[in-house]
Amino acid sequence: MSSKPSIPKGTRDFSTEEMQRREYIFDTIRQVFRLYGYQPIETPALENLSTLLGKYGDEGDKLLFRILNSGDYLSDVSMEELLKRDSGKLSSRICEKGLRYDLTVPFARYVVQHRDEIVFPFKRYQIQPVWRADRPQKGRYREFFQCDVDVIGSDSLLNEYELVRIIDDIFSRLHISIITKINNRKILSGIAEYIGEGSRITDITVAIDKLDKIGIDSVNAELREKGVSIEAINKLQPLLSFKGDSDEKLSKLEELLSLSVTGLKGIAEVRTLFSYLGQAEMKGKVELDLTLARGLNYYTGAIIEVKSTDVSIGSICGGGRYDNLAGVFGMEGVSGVGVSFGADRIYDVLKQLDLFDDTSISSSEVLIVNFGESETSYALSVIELLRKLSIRSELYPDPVKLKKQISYADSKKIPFLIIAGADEIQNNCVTIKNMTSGDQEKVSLNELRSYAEKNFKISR
RNA sequence: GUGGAUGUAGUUCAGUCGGUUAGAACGUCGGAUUGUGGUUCCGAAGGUCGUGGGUUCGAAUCCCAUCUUCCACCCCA
Repeated sequence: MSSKPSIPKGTRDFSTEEMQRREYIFDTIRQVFRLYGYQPIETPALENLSTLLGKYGDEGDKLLFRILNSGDYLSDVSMEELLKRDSGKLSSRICEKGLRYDLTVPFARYVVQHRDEIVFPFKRYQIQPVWRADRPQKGRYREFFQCDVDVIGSDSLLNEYELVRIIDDIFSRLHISIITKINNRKILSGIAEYIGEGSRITDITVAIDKLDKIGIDSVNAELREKGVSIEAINKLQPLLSFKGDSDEKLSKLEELLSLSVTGLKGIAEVRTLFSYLGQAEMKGKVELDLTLARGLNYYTGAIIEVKSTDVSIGSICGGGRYDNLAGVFGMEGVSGVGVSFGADRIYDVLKQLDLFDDTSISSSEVLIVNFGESETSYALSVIELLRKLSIRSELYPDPVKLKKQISYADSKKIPFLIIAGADEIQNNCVTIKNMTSGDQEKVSLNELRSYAEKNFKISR
C-alpha cells in the first residue's frame, strides 16, 4: 500500500540549492523593477472563473485549472444534466473558481476593483506562480512563476521604452544575451487591411507568427486553409520577405500601408519607440519583427518578445500594450502596457549556460565545531559574537567526530571552521581553519572581532 | 487535446535469444586517522527492474493498461 509519494504532473519541488538560484533570479528582477519605480501587489491564486473565462481565447479556457466547489457540489445539478454528460456545461455548474492562468488578467481585475484607491498612472510588479493545464515539455510547466511589470493609465510610449529598458537591464545583470523583438498590433491590422482581409487579422497574425518555424510555403498553405483569398496571400508576400534594418522596414511599410490610418499610426508608434531606444545604452539587440504576433488577443499596440540568443527555449519574456483589457471588467478608456518574465525558463537558460555563481550559496560563513557539553558555553559565546557581527554562523548540533563535522562543512561549502576545544579554551582563543587553503591559525578571543570583520563575509 | 519515445541502486547507465543469486561507476555509510575535510587504501549498505494485470515451466526482457519524464503538433513564460 505504501507506494512512493509523488507530485502532480508538470509541478516541481525545489531543493535548497535550486531555491538559492531561483532567489537570485527573483532578487535581480525585483531590484530592477524597484529601480524603475514599480511597486508590488499580490492577488489570490484562486480567481472566480467568471474573471478568467473568455480572456485567453478558447484554447486558454481549455487550459484553465478549475476548482470543484466544496460541499455537496452536485446538490443543484439535476439528474437530467448529469445524464447529458456535457462536461463543459457541467463544469460551469459545479466549479465557480479557477487557478489563475497569468498575472495580467487578475491585475486588470484588481485595477477595476480598486480604482478608487489607485493613483494613476499605476506602476506595479507582481511575482507569483500561475497554472496552466498544458502538456508539460522542456521549459513548459503546469505551475510556473511569472514576474510581471505593468503600467496602467498612461498612453505614453515612454512606458514601452521603459519596459524595453527594464528587459535589457535585467538580462544584462543576469548575463544572458538576448534579442528583443518588437512589433505593433496596429501594423498587423494595417497589413490585414492592405491585403483586403481586415476581419481576419487573428488568423493572419497567428499564421505569420510561425514564419520562422515552418517557412513561407507552410504559412501560405495555412492561410489558404483558413479561407484567406489567394489574391490577399499574394499581396502579403513582399511584406513577409522584408529585408534590412528596422528603419528600412518601416520606410517600406509606410509606402505600402499609406492608405491605412491604423497601420500608419502603428508605424509612427514604433518609430517613436525606436527613437527613444536609440538614445539608450543597451546591451542586447532590439529589432522590429513584423512576423511577431503572439497569440493573446488583447494586445492593441506594441508587442514585445524576448529570446535568448544562446539557448532555444521559446520566449523568456513577453508582453505588449492592451487598451481594452480593463474594459472587459467595466472600466473603459484605461490603457496599459506590460511584460512578463518567465522565471522558470530564465532558470533553465542560466543552468544550460552554466551561469549560476554557486560559490555564494553556502548556508553559513563559519561552522563552529561541537566538542561536547563542557565546551558548549564557550562555543555559544563565540557564535553570539559572530552573529552580532552579521556573519552567518552555525554550531554543529551534535558532538560527533571532528572528521564528520569537517566533512559536513566541506560538503556544505562553508568556507571557515572554528575549532574551540579544551586547548583553545585554556588559552582563551579559537582555532580558525580556512577550508579552501587548509591553513589554520590561532586567534585570541580579544582579537576575534577584528579578525572576523577583516576575513569573514558579512551577510546583507 | 493529437501523435511518438522513455522508465533498472540516491545519481548516470550496463544487462546477450525469455533462463540460476540483476551489475558497474559515482555518491552514501563504516574503518585505516580517539582534534582535522576535499587525495589514497580497505570494507559495507543500498533494488517490489515506474505501477497494475496478462502470456510462459520461467519475465528487467514479450503483450495490454496506467502513471512519469521527454519530443513533435496545438498553444505559450
